[in-house]
Amino acid sequence: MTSPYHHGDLKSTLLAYALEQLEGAGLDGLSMREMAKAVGVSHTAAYRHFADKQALLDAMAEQGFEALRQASREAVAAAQGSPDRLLASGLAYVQFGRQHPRQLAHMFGAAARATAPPRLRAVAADLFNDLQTLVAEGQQHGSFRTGDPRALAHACWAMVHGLALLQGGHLLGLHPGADVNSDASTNAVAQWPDEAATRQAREVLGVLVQGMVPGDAS
Amino acid sequence: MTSPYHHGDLKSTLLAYALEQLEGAGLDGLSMREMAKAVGVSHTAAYRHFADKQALLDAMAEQGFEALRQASREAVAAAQGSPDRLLASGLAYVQFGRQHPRQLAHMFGAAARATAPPRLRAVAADLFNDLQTLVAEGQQHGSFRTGDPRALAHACWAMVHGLALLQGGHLLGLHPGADVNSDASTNAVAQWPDEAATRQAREVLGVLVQGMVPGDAS
DNA sequence: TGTACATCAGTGAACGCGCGTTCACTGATGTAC
DNA sequence: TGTACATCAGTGAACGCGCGTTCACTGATGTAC
Repeated sequence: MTSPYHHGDLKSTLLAYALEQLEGAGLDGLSMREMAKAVGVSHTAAYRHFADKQALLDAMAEQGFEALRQASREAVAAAQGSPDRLLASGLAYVQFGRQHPRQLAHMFGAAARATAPPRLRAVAADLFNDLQTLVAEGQQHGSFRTGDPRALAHACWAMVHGLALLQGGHLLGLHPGADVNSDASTNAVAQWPDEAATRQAREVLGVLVQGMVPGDAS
Repeated sequence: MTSPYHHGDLKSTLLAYALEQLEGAGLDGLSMREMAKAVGVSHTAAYRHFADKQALLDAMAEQGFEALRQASREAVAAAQGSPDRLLASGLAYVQFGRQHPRQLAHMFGAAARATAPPRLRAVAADLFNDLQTLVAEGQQHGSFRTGDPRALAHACWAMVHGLALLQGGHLLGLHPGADVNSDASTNAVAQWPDEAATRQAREVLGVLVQGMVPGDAS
């Protein structure tokens, strides 16, 4: 199907492989040479599609933001009513973090670089804008308290982002009762059923929603 | 003062330099050889104190958790009353993230590794335990709603952690109005005065506190 | 107080490796006439 | 439909580098008698 010389889709093949490897081997495990070999191409072919390694890394982050945004949008489309839509968006975000923990970390690491390309900043901003829109709509329906929607959206983002990273890093299984010196598998819950993780996420996001709700006018 | 041969304090000197460089050059900028040279010692001397590079990296993370914990504890000690103590702890955490963004990311990256040493998991757990204690005390004083203190503490941790990372990455300056294609300095607020950042953090954490408060028994 | 010796914290040469990137090239594709 | 040519996406040799780690060593320190 693919011609032996012209690959035809090398750029996206490389990106897909890189994102897969990112979860497996970590960022440090990614090298231009290894990736090219794995994809069956000479180790300089990637330079036809990416100026340098950093460009590939940035493209990975960009694609991550787009995937995360789309997952959130789909979850929102399937829900109705303001708090539920926000909740659905948040749960999708957190699930993304569970499924792609290193990618999520890389996305924000890349976006935080001082020299991050504008496109990367733009897709990060898009993600936040969706969230802010959700918040503003909820305010208009009286589901959320009034005030600068940006500030409320910051709170949503922070909560959901922190939860995604902590769950993705299996760090919410740590608790006082856990014997830290015993077998490691008892400290961090390495292989939680997705259902239990979602339940935990709902609990946490419930606190957020209560913080957003109009409240008793103090 | 230091003898020319026996350094006397090489271990902590290396750690201090590594943590400093982490913020400057990033994780990838750290090499055993460069660090040794910078500290004025042969490039194999570090192996007297750390089994390998990973051990040094883990020690950095461990020290980060201890510093973050101490900063939180000091802030708590200076505050009184349950919501204020929680708020003070959170603000200290977020400020740590602003001042040491890469270190914070590294700490959690290291703690999330499947092969993270027990000590590292333990100091991460200590950090969370402090938080959970704060929550439980607040519940006893009736400042926070009842229920499993762990779940509430998870929410606190997630919110505060997410906010710390987002602020540390200068990502909360992105908003719809920002022209993403214009000069980069207008997109992310690179050099915010600490006062403005703290104000933003207070706003966000206010949402958290309202979510923790007993509420009107729905 | 002086000497012998074990221990400890450094040194520097050496090993072997994989990396990112460049360059001149070649094979395949598409387009103009 | 056929041919000439520009463009594009690959190849593979080569450059130069810095890295983590090992090893046999040496200088300094501390302790026992």
